[in-house]
Amino acid sequence: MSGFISDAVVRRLPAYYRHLRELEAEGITQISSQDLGERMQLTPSQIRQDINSFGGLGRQGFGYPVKELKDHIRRIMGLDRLHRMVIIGAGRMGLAIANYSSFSREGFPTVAVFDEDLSKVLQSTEELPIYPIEELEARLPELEATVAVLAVPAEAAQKMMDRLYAQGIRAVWNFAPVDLNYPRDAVVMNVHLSDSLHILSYRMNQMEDEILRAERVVLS
Amino acid sequence: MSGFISDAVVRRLPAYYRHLRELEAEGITQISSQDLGERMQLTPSQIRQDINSFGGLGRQGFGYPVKELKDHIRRIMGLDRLHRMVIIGAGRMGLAIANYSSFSREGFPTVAVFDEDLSKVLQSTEELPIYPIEELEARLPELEATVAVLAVPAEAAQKMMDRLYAQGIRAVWNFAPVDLNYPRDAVVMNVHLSDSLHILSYRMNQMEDEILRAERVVLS
DNA sequence: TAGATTGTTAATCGATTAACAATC
DNA sequence: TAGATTGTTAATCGATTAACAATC
Repeated sequence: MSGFISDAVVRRLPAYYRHLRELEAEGITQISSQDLGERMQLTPSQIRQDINSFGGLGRQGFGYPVKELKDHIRRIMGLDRLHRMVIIGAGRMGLAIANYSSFSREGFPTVAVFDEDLSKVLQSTEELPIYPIEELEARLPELEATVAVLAVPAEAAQKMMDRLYAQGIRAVWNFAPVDLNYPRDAVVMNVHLSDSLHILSYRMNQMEDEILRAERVVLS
Repeated sequence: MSGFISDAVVRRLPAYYRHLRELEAEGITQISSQDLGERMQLTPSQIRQDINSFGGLGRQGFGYPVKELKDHIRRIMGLDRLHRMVIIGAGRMGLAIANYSSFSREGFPTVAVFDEDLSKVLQSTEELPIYPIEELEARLPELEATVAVLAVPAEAAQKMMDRLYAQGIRAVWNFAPVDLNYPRDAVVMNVHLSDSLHILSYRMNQMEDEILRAERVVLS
């Protein structure tokens, strides 16, 4: 039961959660490692190893109960709690995150946005207040946020990281294209969009090369 | 020289590129695996193995030439070419990507956006045309796009993937929270934002548990 | 030449896959 | 009971780290 969950498994946890939700929505109440593997493009063996490292929820001869397993993973990921978010940077990306209603619905409401630019501050509304960044330290305590979303330019990111840490924020979702330095008791999750695009670009190239190679084989 | 590049290395390629660009901007022309490792939080050994799998650019006793190495990685990732993008879905996320000028500057210009909602279509401008999704098949040929950005709701994503593939699009940058099915000669890169947030959530939990454990040890 | 640092081979570690006994 | 499918151990594979000879 529930021992150490390896990092490789942790990174797959959200995918398990997503697929189990889909299965539940389809009215499927129970699934084998075989079938789940096909859906998730993983081997049945890996599915069983993974689930065993945190669950022990399977039943021999039957498979896994969809709802129980989903709820279990949900709890493991801490999605049964509320995580109030502040967003730093009211650019397009920051505001897109702030207004993405499903985060809020799933327990990650945005409680405030901060920006340097006062014209952004003027767009402030009741539901989504935008404050000047100078007020960060003054306002954070009453906001009771546990997560900060960093959506500022690369140059400003490290300084903001430091200010957030100094105010007790220990979880940062970083959209700035830099690798941040931070103390060991903080957690940072990077969303490096341009990195992701560059990997896509690399794979496009590889695919083209492979196709060219294959054509050459056919011709010769 | 330049043999097979493992997937683990490919995923690090953009980080190498980013750090080398930073070094170049700082005026550093040459760096050892030791120093680069410190910056990137990798072991010098890994740096040497990685770079050796694609480069062979090092010089014993000196280290690696920053500019050459950066340009080499840039070429490997295909960033010396132009990749015209179409965006499917003119929601906040789709438009944030479309207007993110650095993608355009780095060789990934958005040439058009498609949406189901005609009120979105009315926001069309000269620089960023927004077309009704019905016109996708008719307009794609003249747009000469090689990459499609999927920024539609989960339910619509698979159908759009199929339509894009049918029109010859072979590279998809997927922001919809689903795992898509597609033929082997297509490449799909997922940006599952909620997955990313859920991993952050998991790690926050773990961190709290660890701190509690540490405090208990101190008390006992 | 001496010193530094790479390139590369070998050792280790961790993750995935295979196999099969346990059990529902 | 027979059949199905998990839990778990063992085998394999791949990635990371260590070590050191090659060489700038």
